[in-house]
Amino acid sequence: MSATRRKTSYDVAQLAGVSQSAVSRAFSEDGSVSQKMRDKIRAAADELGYRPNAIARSLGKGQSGLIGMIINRHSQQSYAAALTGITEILRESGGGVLLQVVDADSLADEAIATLLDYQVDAIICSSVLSNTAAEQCAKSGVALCLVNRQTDSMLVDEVFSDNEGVSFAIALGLASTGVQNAAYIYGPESGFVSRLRFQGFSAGCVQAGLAKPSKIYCDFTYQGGYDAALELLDLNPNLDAIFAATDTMAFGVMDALRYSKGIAVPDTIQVVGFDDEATAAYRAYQLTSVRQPMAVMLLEAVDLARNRIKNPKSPKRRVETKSKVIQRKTATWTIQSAIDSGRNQN
Amino acid sequence: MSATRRKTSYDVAQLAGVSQSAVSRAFSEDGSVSQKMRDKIRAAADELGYRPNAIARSLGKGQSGLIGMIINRHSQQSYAAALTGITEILRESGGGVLLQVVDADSLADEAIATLLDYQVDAIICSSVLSNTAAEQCAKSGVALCLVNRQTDSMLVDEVFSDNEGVSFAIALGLASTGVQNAAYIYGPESGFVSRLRFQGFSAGCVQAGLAKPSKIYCDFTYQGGYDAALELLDLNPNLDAIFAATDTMAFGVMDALRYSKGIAVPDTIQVVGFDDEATAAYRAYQLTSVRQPMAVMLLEAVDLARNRIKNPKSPKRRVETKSKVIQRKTATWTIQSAIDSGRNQN
DNA sequence: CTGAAAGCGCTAACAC
DNA sequence: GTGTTAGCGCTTTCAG
Repeated sequence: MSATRRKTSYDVAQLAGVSQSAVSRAFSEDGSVSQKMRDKIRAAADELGYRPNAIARSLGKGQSGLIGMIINRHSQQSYAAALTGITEILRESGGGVLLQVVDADSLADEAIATLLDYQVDAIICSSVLSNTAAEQCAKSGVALCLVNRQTDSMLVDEVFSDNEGVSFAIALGLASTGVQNAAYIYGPESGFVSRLRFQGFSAGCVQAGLAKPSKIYCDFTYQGGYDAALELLDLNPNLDAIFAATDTMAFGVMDALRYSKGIAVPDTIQVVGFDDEATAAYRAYQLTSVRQPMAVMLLEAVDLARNRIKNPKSPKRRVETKSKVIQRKTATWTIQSAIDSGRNQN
Repeated sequence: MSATRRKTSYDVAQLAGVSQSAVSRAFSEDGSVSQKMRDKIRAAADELGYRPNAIARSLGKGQSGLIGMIINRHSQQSYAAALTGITEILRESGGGVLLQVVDADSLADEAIATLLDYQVDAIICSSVLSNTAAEQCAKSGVALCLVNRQTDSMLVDEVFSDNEGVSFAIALGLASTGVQNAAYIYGPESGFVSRLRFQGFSAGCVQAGLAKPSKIYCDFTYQGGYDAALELLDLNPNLDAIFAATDTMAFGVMDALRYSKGIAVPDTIQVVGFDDEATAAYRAYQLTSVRQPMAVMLLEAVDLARNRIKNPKSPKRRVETKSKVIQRKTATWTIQSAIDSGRNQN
């Protein structure tokens, strides 16, 4: 079992007694080869354990079959599940995903460069990108698709979930239960989606005749949420609802309320999160939260990217997916009123 | 900003008035080029926005700089954090991570094939692998390193955490508090690490003079843990400790105990988990759990792989890392006794 | 130290 | 259909 030289199409050709290009054809979907020849070649290939070298193919075709993905460290968890689907799909078409997890948005540019070096066909990015990075992609003819991120460039597609819409609906839902003093906790990802969610939430509050919600910033952690809740309480003792930009922070909020202050959730203060992490369903939290259709979003992104590869100058597309609020036990409006609120918004 | 043809080393050569091979040298660490020439070339390259094509380089060198990673869907969460570090390191050396997330171990072989097609230099795998897949790697001269997985092959390295050791220590710790009837809940990953952990736990119980722990299988979920706990309770009403192969299941166990049965944790039944998920630290759980040094393990894996690339026939290496039990509130032995137990084991 | 030339393994015209 | 030939963009001898 020593590491022998990898078999090439020449080896197969020789064994099968055909030309090398015949081998190439036998391994491409639409190569014009007779069935007989194809069989003969495949047989020879199997005997040798030959598989086409994807790198060499890439060089010749100018397409690598690779898709680059840039994920922000903080949102990684939400993407984890969806990653299964995406690698599977790409695997079926013989491609792969080149992953870059970035710690901070500032590193995204560097990540892009590496991806570009490997001639990825497209980049799916859930991190903020500099304009130069976006331009670089365009110049290199690489399709770029942002996920829950925005850009001015007319040549990059975007897929969003309706961050503002659900947040709006949540405000209405909360208001329908008599909430008067709502607060919002800012969160992760350089605040980009946080801002969207706040805007929606804020607009919803106003629409419902409430004051604009107070807001507070914190880092992206459980502890951050915990501390933020305490601070919020100091600022406004009449608080009766907290919407956190992220489940992780919402858990912190709940625990600060329940364990540190002895405040009942949702009786005294209602809590809503975002992301629908697994933990949200656990009996100890049962957090009402928002579920974005991550798998759908990512698949949509792959789709947009592929279309753009085929047709590079097609106009910018932006697809918005519907999120769902998962009603559990930390907020008390009825599903019906939530649905209604959603309708109002559209 | 139309997608112009990508600049090549020839373009740079022409601009700088030198040969193409000079450009190549200017971009390789140890190319023999005068400083003056290097500067001139780099300047020209910058002007053109040139970056070497990693795919072409791979083809020429026979090394892609790519590392393939295969992660089992169920263990993905534990790897998520460590992925940041790994992509970063590889990025620095100009390489990348080709990721494959597999749903079931049975898909790992297919994943390997795809990875091999792209000529990855090494594969880091946290999924069970067939022998043929392992042989395929060896035959292709691709370094293979398993993480928390085992194989007979003498040519693949392994990095483990001391699954058995900590589990043994946990048994002793539990026993030191007077536990009499311990149970174990099997878990994820085709049971491979589950088995290791059970063996260690079981041995620890015996060593402490207890009966062998009862065990029960369940799927890998919160609900699975929940149901398993209930069943265990039926089987043995005197149960006083449950060790779950995974935190996720342990959360289910705790909630079944507390909310469904009104049983106090840890007063009546102690619970210990494995993985130290973020949720374990939350106030509502405060689960005593085991933290494996994932980042270290993965880095170690990269290191092993790189060494094997340099020296393909070096003897099999197996590195075992130390896990740490994180004492929180669901088990009552003291840290000191845990440390002592650990010592006994070594 | 620098340039010329020969591949790396494959795809894609181009002839037959 | 099938074989021949010319690249894809780089690295690496090999001369000079």
